[in-house]
Amino acid sequence: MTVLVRDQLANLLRTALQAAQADQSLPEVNLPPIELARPKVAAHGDYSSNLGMILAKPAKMAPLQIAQRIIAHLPPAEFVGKVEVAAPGYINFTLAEPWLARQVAVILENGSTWANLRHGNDVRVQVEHGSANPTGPLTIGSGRNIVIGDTLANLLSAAGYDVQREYYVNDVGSKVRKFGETVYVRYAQALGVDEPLPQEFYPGDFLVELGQDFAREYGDKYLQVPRAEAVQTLGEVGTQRVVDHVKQTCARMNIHYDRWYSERSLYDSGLFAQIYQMLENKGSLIEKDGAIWFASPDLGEDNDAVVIRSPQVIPNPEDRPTYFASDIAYLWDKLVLRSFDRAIYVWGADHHGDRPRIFAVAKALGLDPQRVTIILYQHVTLMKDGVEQKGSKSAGTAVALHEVIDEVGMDACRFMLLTRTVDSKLLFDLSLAKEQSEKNPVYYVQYAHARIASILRKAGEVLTAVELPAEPDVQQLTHPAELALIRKMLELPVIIEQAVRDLAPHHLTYYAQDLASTFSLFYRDCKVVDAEQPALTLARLQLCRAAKITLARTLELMGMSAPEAM
RNA sequence: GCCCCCGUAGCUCAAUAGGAUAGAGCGACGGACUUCUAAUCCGCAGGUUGUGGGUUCAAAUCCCGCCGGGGGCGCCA
Repeated sequence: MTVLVRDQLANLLRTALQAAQADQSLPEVNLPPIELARPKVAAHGDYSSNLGMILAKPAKMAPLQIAQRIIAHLPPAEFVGKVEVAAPGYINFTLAEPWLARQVAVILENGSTWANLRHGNDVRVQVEHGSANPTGPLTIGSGRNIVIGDTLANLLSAAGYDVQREYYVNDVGSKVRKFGETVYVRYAQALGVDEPLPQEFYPGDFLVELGQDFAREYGDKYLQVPRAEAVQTLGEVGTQRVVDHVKQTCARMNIHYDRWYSERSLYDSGLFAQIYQMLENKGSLIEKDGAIWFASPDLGEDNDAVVIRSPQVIPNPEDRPTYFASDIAYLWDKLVLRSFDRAIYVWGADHHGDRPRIFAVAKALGLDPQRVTIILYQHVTLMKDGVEQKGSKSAGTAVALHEVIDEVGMDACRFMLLTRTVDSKLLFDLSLAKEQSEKNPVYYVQYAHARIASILRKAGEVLTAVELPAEPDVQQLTHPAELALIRKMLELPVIIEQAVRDLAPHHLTYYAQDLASTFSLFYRDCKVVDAEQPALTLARLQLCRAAKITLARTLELMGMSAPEAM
């Protein structure tokens, strides 16, 4: 298990601060939270503390003087090489080189668990992502959703959380019925029946093909039964087909769920009725214009949300509960029946208006809203040859995710969809993603991994005839490029922690490029396999193995493959 | 009108809970393959972080106003 240097440094500083206060070097003031930053400039060391500036006001002392008194009380530590005070009051730490070199051995000992953290403390977290209507193939927008969710789940898991991945299937409601109508018509048309499309139908070739499939499989069987029954059955079977298709696409993205949760089951199980009763008992439901609304002081006036639509407007009882109605029962299922400590939702930004309702309903049900996190990601624009590919799912013109995978492959697809903060819209450049060249960061990262594998293979060939020391000695690693690579590798657990804390999985893509770049510089400056220097060669091979592990772990967290050769 | 997100180099974007000299890639220009993978590396150019105030020892980052772009405000899902 990885213990962060940063946290150890914070402990040292805390001890020093208390010691300084004990002997009156510093006045008794409340201890501030101790933060350590990583300076951008190498001359400022590996870590820096701003304690001097923070304490200046309460201690009524000059920041520089405070910093000096703190470091005078700093206990010795093997990982600390140099400690300096810098204006206006920074304390800068440089890590000890022998300690850095030893971390190569530590990484190798940890192997595939290197960089894992215990921060999560086995807290049970559910990440719900994907969750699109089962009425057509996943779009590129859904692609962003599942990549964010899956990567975040990977990160949470690495950080020590007990993670469950779930896809919520919206298999109920009027859209599903309209989908059934369309499937039926496409099926009938495939059999040569002149059946007109319903008022609201699902366009796109996907449903035409589905109708043809059904015509082939069932013949005219469903033309012989009552229409309503045929629509119902073909709708259900069609929905199942779409879900299967979605599952396939997810699998091609290396995304796997622990559970596919049916929205319909919330009603079939009676859970919705039960929660509805609870809300009614609490007085959270009001009747207005024939509909039932959820009202809450947290939402403010005029922001009531419809739970059950009015019979005057919606004749079919099954269509009356709203999407929000389902969400209420689903939330209860997550937090109470399945007792997840935390529920994370990944939603498209167009749902931002629904967010306050979830929190308000959690509160109304007596649940802590802090247990709920909703990640909103901005939209994806697909570019091809410099032209924006416009399209919408409901119009059947959206570019499907599986088509993008066909074109650029899973690795490039995942990387591209992950590479921006969730808060900014994402421009997916299909032409660039497809290009297998130095322009494409995806291959840059994988290339570094493949190159290490190649070096290790080469070493195996060259070194058979060379007499080698019995044990590798990592203390041979003193070259600046070697130490820079070690420092970069040690950042991975910090990146994991930060990505989890900020729910910002995109950090991984930048770290991956950074790590690959740092390795390339080492490769340029340090010849690894050198029969003339067997001890150094052995040490550098250990470094290469550690770098390979770190790159592979980074790629693994992003759900990408780590090729042995390219 | 109200709500959410964004505005950083020619382009696409980073910037670790406010920290020191704002960084990459692409594109432009100029270099490096008898050398462990050149899908690599090096050099050079490119900035008043949209704008005006405020808070702070310190602001791309926090607060307020304005300008510009995207999205949402349904008894759709």
